[in-house]
Amino acid sequence: MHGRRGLDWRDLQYFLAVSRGGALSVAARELGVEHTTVARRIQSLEQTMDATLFERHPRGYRLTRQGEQLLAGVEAMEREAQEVAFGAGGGLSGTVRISALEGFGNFFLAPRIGALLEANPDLTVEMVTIQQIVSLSRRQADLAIGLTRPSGDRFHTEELTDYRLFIYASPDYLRRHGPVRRRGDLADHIFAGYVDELVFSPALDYLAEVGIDSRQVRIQNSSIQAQKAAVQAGLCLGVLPAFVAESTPGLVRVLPEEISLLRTYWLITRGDEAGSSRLGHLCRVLRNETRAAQALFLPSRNTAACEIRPD
Amino acid sequence: MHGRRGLDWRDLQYFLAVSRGGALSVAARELGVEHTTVARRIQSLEQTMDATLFERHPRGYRLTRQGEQLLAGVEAMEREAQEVAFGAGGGLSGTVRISALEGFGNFFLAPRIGALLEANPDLTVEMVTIQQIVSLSRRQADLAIGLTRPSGDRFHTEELTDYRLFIYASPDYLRRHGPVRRRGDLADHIFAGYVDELVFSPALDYLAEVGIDSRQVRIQNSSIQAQKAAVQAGLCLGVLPAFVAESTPGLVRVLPEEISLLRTYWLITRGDEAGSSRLGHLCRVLRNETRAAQALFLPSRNTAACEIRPD
DNA sequence: CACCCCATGTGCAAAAATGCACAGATATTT
DNA sequence: AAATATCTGTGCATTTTTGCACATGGGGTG
Repeated sequence: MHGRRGLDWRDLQYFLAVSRGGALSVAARELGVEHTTVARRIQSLEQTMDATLFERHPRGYRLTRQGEQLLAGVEAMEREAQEVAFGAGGGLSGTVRISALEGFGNFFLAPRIGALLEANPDLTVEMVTIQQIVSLSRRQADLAIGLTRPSGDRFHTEELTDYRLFIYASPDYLRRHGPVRRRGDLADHIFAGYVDELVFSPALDYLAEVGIDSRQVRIQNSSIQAQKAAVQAGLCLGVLPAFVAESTPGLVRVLPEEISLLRTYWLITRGDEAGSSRLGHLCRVLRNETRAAQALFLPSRNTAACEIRPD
Repeated sequence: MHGRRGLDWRDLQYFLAVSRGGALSVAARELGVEHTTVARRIQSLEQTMDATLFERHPRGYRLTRQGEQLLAGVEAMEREAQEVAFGAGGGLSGTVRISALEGFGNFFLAPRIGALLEANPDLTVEMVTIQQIVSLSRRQADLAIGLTRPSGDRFHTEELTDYRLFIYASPDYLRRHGPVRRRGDLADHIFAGYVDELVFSPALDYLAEVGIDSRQVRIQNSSIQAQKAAVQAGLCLGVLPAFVAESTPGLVRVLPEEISLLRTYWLITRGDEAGSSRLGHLCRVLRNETRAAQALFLPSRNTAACEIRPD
């Protein structure tokens, strides 16, 4: 401690400030200390680590290569520290981070967040909308909405809602390429779909399940929104969640009686936090909102002769 | 800083030691300071965070609920700090973390690591063998060996080797259940395979590609080693990489002329580090080792009428 | 060119942190 | 029961850290 043994984390805070400000004096103002203190902490850190972290210039400090490597790690620590600062301190006012797939996040949750925040002024909801569920175990998210049910008992999991997917096209596309009358016609069309290596779950492998040859997937994108846009622009067909495709008017279903996929969103929390008031409340809201929106997720389809479900 | 403003990360180090040791005196011995110092740092931290982190007992300190929450975050910081301590310090002696799938990691790389370490005494190779490739972008690994090629240009990717998979059975199983003579016979057997929700890449979805109904997958495990074990025990059939199944004698191929899958391992590094001496050297070793072991990865199969490759 | 501003770096005084000695409480051992 | 070991907590002396004043150097402006 204090330089006699091991790495002093406080020195890392000084390091971060200098890296950010680019000068001792800037960091000092930021931290509310004397610049001489900053210089000495940096020197102490360099001694402890036996590394030169900054080049000294008359107009400031510049990170060395070693310094840059260190910065990445210290920034990661900072992210943890920021969660820590909120997590243990306040109690009821704080941040809940939701990790959700883009479709659910952007098309369902985002329009409803405003009302939630209004009803709970001390609550901050941070939504991470990505293609892959972030790790609950690393505390990157407090609550995840995923497509698959995690194994083991570390998490509390419940079924949130089923949702349906259809093949969609724009009317313009169908006018130009002719109507699709039977499943066999699909081979004559191009599709939008996920980039292959980003299909991290079989539940997202819609096209293979419908029987679309991967060579037909000429428009590959990691974003469901972009896939929808391509379909809307009349470039191709696409398999889209109904609540996504039908959130704006214009797209028509292709062979809905014959081809329809069913998937499930799961609500996942860490087992030790499901009862906390913030998270518990948010879970209730999510349950209620999805229950109220069942017509969105599960629109009536006439008679699907082929409803494919992964298990 | 020092309690006048914001969270002092050094106090978190003290907190961690007390959480671990369960007493001021234990933490003090661990840190090489006086226990009174430890008490005062904890008190300072509690004041800064306005939280009671420990219950005081005559025989030690016990984490409160708030303290437990804080501990998770601080342990995450510690993990980053440990990487930091190695990353920027040494230079050429250091750790390279490889992330590889279990098959490649355990059956190919592990037996060869010893020789590598002997030839490079200052190099430590840490091998993370999991079911999913850990994140290079989060610096969780320096080098990944994966099944799919990442998109974008953030990483440097090269094809390491192809490898073949066959259906395997134990002779005992075939004696009890009769020989498999044609593809249609496969429907009468049970298989070992991956747990559904852990099939994170279509490249791992062997069974579906071979045409095995998911109801036949009666033995599901996230570990290829366990799947191999089940096949060896005569419980079922399984689709296994040849270099895995044939690393020990005993298993026989089923319909190898007719059914054979081909996959590829990719060598992935961060673009900005491929030239570093440690990593560059390790990449060369990996290339050489896999090239020398082509007979392992790509054993001759007689005449595969159906060789399935994902793209 | 002179002046001003802003940067880093040195040495000493002041403030903060830590070590040390001691006290009290509890649990375990003799 | 008494002795011993181990724990936490208080107050004062010592050590370490930080602030302050000053010096030097570089860049920009009038």
